[in-house]
Amino acid sequence: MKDIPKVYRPEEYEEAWALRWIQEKSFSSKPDDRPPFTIVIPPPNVTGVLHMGHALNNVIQDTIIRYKRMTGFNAKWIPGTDHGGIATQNVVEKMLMEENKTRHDLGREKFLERMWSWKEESGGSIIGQLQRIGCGCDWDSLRFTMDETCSSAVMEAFIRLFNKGLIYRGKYMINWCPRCGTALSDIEVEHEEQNGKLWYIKYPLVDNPEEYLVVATTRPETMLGDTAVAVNPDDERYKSYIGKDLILPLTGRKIKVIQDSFVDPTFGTGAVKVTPAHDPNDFDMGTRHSLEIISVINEKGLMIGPSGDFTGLDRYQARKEIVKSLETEGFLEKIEDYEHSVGQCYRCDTVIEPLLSEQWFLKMRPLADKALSALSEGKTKFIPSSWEKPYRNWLENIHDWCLSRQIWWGHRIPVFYCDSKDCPPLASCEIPESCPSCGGKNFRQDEDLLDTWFSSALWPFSTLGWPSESEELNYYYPTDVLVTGHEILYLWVARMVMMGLELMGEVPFKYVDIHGIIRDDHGDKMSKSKGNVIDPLDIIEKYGTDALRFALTRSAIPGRDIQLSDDDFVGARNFSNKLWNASRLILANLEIEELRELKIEELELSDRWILQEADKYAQKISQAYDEFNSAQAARLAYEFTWNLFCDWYLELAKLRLHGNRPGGEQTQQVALKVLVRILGLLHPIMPFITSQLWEHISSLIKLPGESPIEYNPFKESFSKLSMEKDSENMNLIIGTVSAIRNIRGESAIQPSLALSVRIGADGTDAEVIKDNASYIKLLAKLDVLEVSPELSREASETLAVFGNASIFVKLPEETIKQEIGRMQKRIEELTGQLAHVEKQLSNKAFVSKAPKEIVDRTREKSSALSEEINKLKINMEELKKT
RNA sequence: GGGCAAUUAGCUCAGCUGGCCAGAGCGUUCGGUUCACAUCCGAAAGGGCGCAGGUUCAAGUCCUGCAUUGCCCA
Repeated sequence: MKDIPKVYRPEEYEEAWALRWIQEKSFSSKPDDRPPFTIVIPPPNVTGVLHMGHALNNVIQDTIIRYKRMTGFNAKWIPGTDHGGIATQNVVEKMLMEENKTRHDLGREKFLERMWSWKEESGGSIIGQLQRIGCGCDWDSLRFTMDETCSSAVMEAFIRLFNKGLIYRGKYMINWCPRCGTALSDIEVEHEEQNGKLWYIKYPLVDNPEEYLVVATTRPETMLGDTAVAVNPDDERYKSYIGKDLILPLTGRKIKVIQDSFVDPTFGTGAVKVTPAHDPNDFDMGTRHSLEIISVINEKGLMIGPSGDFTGLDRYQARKEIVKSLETEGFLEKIEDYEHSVGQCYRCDTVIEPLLSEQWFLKMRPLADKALSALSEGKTKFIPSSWEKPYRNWLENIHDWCLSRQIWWGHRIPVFYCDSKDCPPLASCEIPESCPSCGGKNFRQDEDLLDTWFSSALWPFSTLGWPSESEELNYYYPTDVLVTGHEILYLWVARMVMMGLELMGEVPFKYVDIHGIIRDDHGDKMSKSKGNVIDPLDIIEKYGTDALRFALTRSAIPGRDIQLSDDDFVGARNFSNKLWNASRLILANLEIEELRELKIEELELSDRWILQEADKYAQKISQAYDEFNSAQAARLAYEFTWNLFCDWYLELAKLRLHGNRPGGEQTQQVALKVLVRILGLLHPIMPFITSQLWEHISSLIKLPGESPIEYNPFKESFSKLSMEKDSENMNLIIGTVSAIRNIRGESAIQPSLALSVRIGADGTDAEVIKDNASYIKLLAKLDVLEVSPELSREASETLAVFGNASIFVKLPEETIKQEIGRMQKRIEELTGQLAHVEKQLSNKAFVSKAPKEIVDRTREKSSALSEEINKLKINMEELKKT
């Protein structure tokens, strides 16, 4: 295999693999007798372009799904996209704007045609990007929230909920986005602290216009719609004013002073203006006190009718004008700086206008209660569990969901109104034939659309064909795990749970795996406006997809946000290269023709050691994957591959791997078996390089499976080889080598200079060292290695100690004196340790209360330390004399 | 105002159910051109785990309070 390049070039292999997986339908899944393992993708917006957050989210899912597929599950990962309601409509509206048109110029039908053709042309490019990063989705099951399957689920769900009386229509205070021109639900409003002002306005008394109450407000423009001033009933300052009439400045309208315990006496002056038409709290107060509701702002954010001279002005323009008028007419007392939270549209950041509007709502209390029971019964589990509490809290304090949106792109509300006004509306997929109340034949459908999240809430079963009862639905539902970021816990996850319970009678997934948010290397959230985004496609180009995947996976510690910098990808790229080159080394020397059973008696210490370590790591990695902790799996696999397999095993294997040396075949067997195991362990995280190497190897030798996907590295075990002492013995070798290397490094001995070493050791230590002298000679670069029980230092030697072994290293004259310093340093270090251990042992409580095992270990440590210090001291003194 | 999380080497972070005078990667310093890899190899320096109490024979690890930061909710 001399033709394997010495540097791994991911760009030469990755796209071909991605294509091959799709063409060969490697990830398609049909029900069979294996246990299913199902994931539904959090559907990205059709308008979406892959960003680091998507990459993270999907790499985590892909790792899980590949792991499950490898370990015997019928793994199905259902992909798809979301129509993205407002967001998507915004995109096309922006294009229209460039033609100086609005959607209303086109009309609903033409606009939708335009939407669809745009979607067909440019939508869904993210799917190709997911394929490019290697996602093992079942591409035959690709869904779109507005396709026929998903749409019929939306209709069915609405109708069932409607007929059950859970969906109702009414005029309430809702959040209105004047830019998007639609209502929003509570959780689509983002609150942000902003530096604003507090205007103090004088409201004169009708009885005595010389006297006035001062109210403070952050929104003076709404004063035109005031219908009361409220004070706290316990506020002594205002008791005498309750029930009196005030003159509303600029309008001359009379309004009453009312008392309401909602009023916070510490806010402003303790007297607040009440504008039931433009503030949710004021609306509630208005209801309690039967106040008149006067709307002064419309859906476009413009001042209307009752605003007198200000009619037609934009709400912010009006604010300026009104303040100016108040000032000139002497009603403005003062202006203060004031920081307060402002609601903004989560799609376009426009400041939300609370408006009174007729909308459709879903009663959430009964649905939330089901979700709460499911949570208590442990049917949905959060990973990490710390998310359970906020989730529970949200469900406990849930508000009804405003379902309707005044947009055109999405699912139209399937409600029909009979021409005869008194008949109740009907919910139906099709236009009803006749009205059950009056027999009328003429209907008109509700103009509004459903919130995009309504269709998303059905995703775990709409994708499986619900409401049709199918084998697939039965087999795959409920799904196993949902992987998502916490920013859509309420918007999406909670709603899926509620809908799943309501419509399927079962929770939609058993686990919710919540990962962190990607941040830049300063800890800031990545955003286009900040210009700090790292584009995953750039990373792929620079370092390869596996590097991207590995870096993301390694950083995805459960429950923590992820700070990424270029260095993370460099490290991961280097790891790919390391794996590639380890394979090169093995393949370059490969002469065996098949993998066969190992014969224990032919194995050397290092063989037995690495095989056992491979088992230990496979076990730990498997456990990490099972706990959805692929970060841990990645770290363990890295450690095993680099620090054990490459740094020690392969270095030692070089003794035998080359040519026809004795034991060569056995070494090749072991090295290859372990390499294949590594490929399997890493495959869920790094599918490209592992597949490519697997294929290289397969061309030379028969492997257990066509590709790593078919190989279960967690099932296989080398443990029958297990020999108790191997690990201990190998540690002796590693410790001895490290001790000698330490001397070389500290004394700046030329690495090319072979040293002469004598080791004082007896019993099994001596045997192990003798038996494996070649290891030590190779790795510590020695030309002479002697072992005998009784040794004392010779003039040109220095001493290191490992366990019971005294390691005498012969050094050149000019460096030997520096050894006094090195030994002194070591003695100080050990003395510190000894003091600590002695302190423990002199504590009677420790000796009597700590477990025997711990106490014994501490005693052993104490004597080992004293011994080592002793040896070093003696030798250091002697060294000083020379 | 309520809730949650974080606070460990210069940086980014591991450290599960308490037994470690604390680990990794990057960075730094020193030394390396023989046939896997300089996207590499070897060595070293560098924290006593935010602060204050407490529980315990023993605490980054459990408890309480405080501080700082971030997120969520109101």
